[in-house]
Amino acid sequence: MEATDAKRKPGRPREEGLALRRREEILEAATIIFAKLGYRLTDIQLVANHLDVAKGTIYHYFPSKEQLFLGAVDRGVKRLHIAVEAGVHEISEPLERIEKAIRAYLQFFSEHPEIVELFIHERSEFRDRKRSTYFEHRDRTIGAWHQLMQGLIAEGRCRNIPVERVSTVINDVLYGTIFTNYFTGRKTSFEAQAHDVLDIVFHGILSDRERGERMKEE
Amino acid sequence: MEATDAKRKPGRPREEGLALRRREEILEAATIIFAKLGYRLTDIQLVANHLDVAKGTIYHYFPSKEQLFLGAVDRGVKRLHIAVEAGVHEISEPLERIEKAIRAYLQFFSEHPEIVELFIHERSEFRDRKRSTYFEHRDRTIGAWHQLMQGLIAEGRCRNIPVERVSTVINDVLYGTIFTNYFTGRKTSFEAQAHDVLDIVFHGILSDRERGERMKEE
Amino acid sequence: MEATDAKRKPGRPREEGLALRRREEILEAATIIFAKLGYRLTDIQLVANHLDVAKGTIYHYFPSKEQLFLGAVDRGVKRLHIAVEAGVHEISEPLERIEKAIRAYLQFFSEHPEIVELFIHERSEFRDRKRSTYFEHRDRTIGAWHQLMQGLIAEGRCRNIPVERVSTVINDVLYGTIFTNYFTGRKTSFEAQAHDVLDIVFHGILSDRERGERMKEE
Amino acid sequence: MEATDAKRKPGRPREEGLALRRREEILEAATIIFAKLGYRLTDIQLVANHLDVAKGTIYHYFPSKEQLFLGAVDRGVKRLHIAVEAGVHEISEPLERIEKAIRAYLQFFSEHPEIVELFIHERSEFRDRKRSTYFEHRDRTIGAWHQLMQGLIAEGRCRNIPVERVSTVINDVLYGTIFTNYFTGRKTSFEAQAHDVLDIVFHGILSDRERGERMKEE
DNA sequence: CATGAATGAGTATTCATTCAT
DNA sequence: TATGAATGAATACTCATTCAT
Repeated sequence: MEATDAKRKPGRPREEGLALRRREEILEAATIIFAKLGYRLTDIQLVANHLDVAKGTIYHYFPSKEQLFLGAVDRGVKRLHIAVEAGVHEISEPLERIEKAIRAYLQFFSEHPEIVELFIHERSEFRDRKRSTYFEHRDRTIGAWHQLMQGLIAEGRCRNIPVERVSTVINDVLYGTIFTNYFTGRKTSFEAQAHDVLDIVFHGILSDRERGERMKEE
Repeated sequence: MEATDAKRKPGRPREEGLALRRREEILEAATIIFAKLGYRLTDIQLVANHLDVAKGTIYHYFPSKEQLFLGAVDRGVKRLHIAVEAGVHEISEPLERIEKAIRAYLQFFSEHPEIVELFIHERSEFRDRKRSTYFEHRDRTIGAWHQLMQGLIAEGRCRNIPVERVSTVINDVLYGTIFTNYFTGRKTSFEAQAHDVLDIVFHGILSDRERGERMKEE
Repeated sequence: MEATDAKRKPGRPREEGLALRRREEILEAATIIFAKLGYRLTDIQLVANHLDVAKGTIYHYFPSKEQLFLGAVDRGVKRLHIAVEAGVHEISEPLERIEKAIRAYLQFFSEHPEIVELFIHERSEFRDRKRSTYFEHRDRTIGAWHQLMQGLIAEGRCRNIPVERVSTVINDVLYGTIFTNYFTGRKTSFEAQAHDVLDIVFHGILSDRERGERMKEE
Repeated sequence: MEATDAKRKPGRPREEGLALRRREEILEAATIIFAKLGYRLTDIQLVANHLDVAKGTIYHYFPSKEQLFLGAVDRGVKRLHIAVEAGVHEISEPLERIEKAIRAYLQFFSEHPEIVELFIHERSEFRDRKRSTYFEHRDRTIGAWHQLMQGLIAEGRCRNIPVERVSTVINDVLYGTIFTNYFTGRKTSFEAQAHDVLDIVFHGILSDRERGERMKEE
C-alpha cells in the first residue's frame, strides 16, 4: 500500500528489489558461461551478450571478473546447502537423515552439473589465493553429522569406529562420484548411485544387529 | 660394429638417445611448472628457465604448449599405472590385491600431489577437446578387477552384489580422497587413509562369514 | 525531431557518424604505413602511434591486420575509380574520353604513389587468398570502354581491330607505366607520360583518315 | 689435361664443378619456394627439405636468406637476358630484331612465371634497400635499342619521335603485360600477346611509307 | 543507472642464424 | 664439408577495466 506518511522523495522511487534481481540474473548467466568456457576463456563481454546488456553494466554489480566468478561459486554452494537441508527437513530418524542427505546431494549435482565445473575451475585458477568455497561450507556443517553418528554408536546401531572415519569416507565417495560423473560423462541416475553408495556404506558401518534388521529385505 | 654397409650420411650423426632423454627432462620440468601455475599461467619460458635452455629448445621437442601439457599428463598416468602394478606384483590373494592396490594408489598421489593438479588442469582446460587421460586408462584396467571380484563372490567370500557397484564405489572414494586431499590440504598419512577406506569397504562388501574371520582382530 | 516512439535504450547513445569517421582515419593512416613498410613489417602499433590512439582501438574497427590492409587497398581502388570518373565527366567525344581517362589515371598514381605500393604488397602477400581488388574493379568497367571503341570503328575513325586488343594494350601500358615509375623512381611528369602513350597508341589504332586529321598538328 | 707438374695436393682432389652445381641447385629450389610463398613466409628449412639437405648446408653456400633471395632474382634476370639474346641472335633487320625481342621476352615469362613473382617479392621486401635487379639490367641494354631506333628514323622508316618515347612505351607495355598475366591469371598465348602489342606499336611508330609497305598484308 | 569506446599489458609461436661435432 | 640442435628476438591479437556521456 506504500501508505506511509513519511516524506516521499520526488521522482521515480528506487526499486529496491531490482538490484538484487539483476545480481541474481548476472550470476546465473555467469555460472553458465564460466562453466562452459572456464575462467580464463570467459570474456565478460560474453556474459553481457548473454544478458543483452553492456559490459559496463556487469561492472556496476561486480567489481571484477574474479569477484563475479567467486560470487557464482558461492551461489552454487548456497544452493547445494539449501537442497540438502530441504532433503533432510523434518526427518528425525538418523540413518534416514544420512540417506536423504546423500540422495539430495547426488540429485543436486545431477540437476546442476555446471556447479561441478565451477568447483573445478575455482581450484584450477584460485588454488593459492583462496580456500575452497565448498570445503569452507562443509567444515561448518560437519559437526552436526558427527553428533548424529555419535548417537548411533551410543545406541549400538553403528560399529564403534571414529566418526571422522565415517564422515570422511562418505564425503570422499560422494565427492569422487560427482567428479567422475562429470569427467567421464557417466549417465547413471542419481537414485541408482545413491543406492550403490548406501548399500556399501551402511553394510560397512552398521553394527551386526542393526545390519541384520535393516538390510535383510534386499 | 658400426661397420654396416648402409650409406652413412655425412655430417654430425643424430644421437638417438638424446631426444628421448631431453623429452623426459622437459616433461619432468613441465609437470612441476604446470602443476604449480596451471595451464594458462604457465609460460613456456618458465619451463625453459627451469631447465636452463632456450624457449626454442622446448619447441624443438614439443610442437605446442598443449602437446607439452598433455604429454605431462600422459606421463603421470603411466607412472601411476606402474606404481599400482608394482604394488600388487606377485600378490595372488584377491582381497590382499585390492588392499595393496588401494594403498599403492594413495601412496602414489601422496608422493606426487602435482599429478592430481595436472588432472584438475586437464579437465579445466581441455574438457571439450579430449577424453580424460586418467579415465581412458582406467577403462582399460577395470575388467581384471571385475573378474577378481566375481571370483570372490563365487567363493562366498563377498556378498552377492553387482561387481560394478563395488568397483564404482571404490574408484569414487579413492578419486574423492585424492581430490579432497589436494583441495583442502588435508595431511592425513596415506596409510591411515587406506585403513579408513578398507575398513568401511571391506565391512561393506564381505560376506558375513568372511567378515567374521577377517575383521575380528581389529 | 528525435521524438520517435521507438524504445530508446538507456545509457550513452551510440554515435553513428563516429565509427565511419574513425574507419576513414584509420584507413588513411594504414595506407601510409603499409605502403612504406609493406604488410609484414607493419606493426599495427605503428598505425596506432600515427593516429595517437591505442592498438586496441584499431582492433575495435578492424578485426585483423589482414582486414585492415585489404580495406586500405579497397579504398585505394575506389578513389582511383572516382578520380577517373571525374576526369571523363561530361566528356562525350570518344577519343577525348580515352585521352582524359588516361591522363586522370596517370595523374592519380602520380599524386598517390603509395597506392601502387599497396597493389604490390597485396599481390606479394595475398596471391593465393584473394583475387586482386584492382582487377576485380577493372573487370566491371571494361565493358563500357569496349562499346566506345566499337562505335569508333563503326564510324571508320579507328582501324578495324578487335576491341579487346586495344583495351588490353592500353591497360597493360598504363599498368606497366605506374609500376615502372614506382620501381625505378622515374620522375617524368604525368602529362609527359600521357602524351607519350597517347602519341603511340592513337597513331597505332586510328584509321588513316582520322590520323591524318587528328595528328597532323604535332 | 691437368698436365702441370705442379705439386699435387694429397687426398681427394677438390671437385671444382661441385660447388657451382650445388649453388645452381639451391638457387633453383629457392626460386620455386620463394615464388610460391614470398620472402617472409619462406623458411630456409623448406628450401633445405626440397633438396633433402640440412639447413646448415644452405648457409654454406649463401651467407644469409637475403643473399639467397637476391641470388635467385639475379639468376632470373640473367636467364631472361640470355633468352632475349638468343631470340635476336643473327637477326640484322632492325624491325625484325624488335619483333623477335618482344616475342622472346613474352615467351620467357610465359615459360617462367615464377620469375615474375620473384620480381614482385623483391620490390615488396627490398624497396628501400636495393635498386631493382631487373631495371639495373635494363639500363645496361637500352642504349643499343636506342641506336637501332635512331637508325630507323634516319632511314625514314619510323616517324621522327624521341627514341626514349618508343623504348619507354614498349618497355612499359611489356612489363604491364607480364604483371597483368601474373596478377589476373590471364592465359592468352605469348604469340597472341606479341601480335597484339606489335600491331599497335608498329602502327604507332612507323612512318606512313613503311606502314603502307609492311602492314598491308594483314 | 547504463552504455560502449578506448586502453595497453600480456603471450604463444616462428625462424634466421650459429656452431660443436 | 655436412649436419641439426640450440638460440632468442620478433609479433599479432585479446580482454579486463575505466570513464565520458
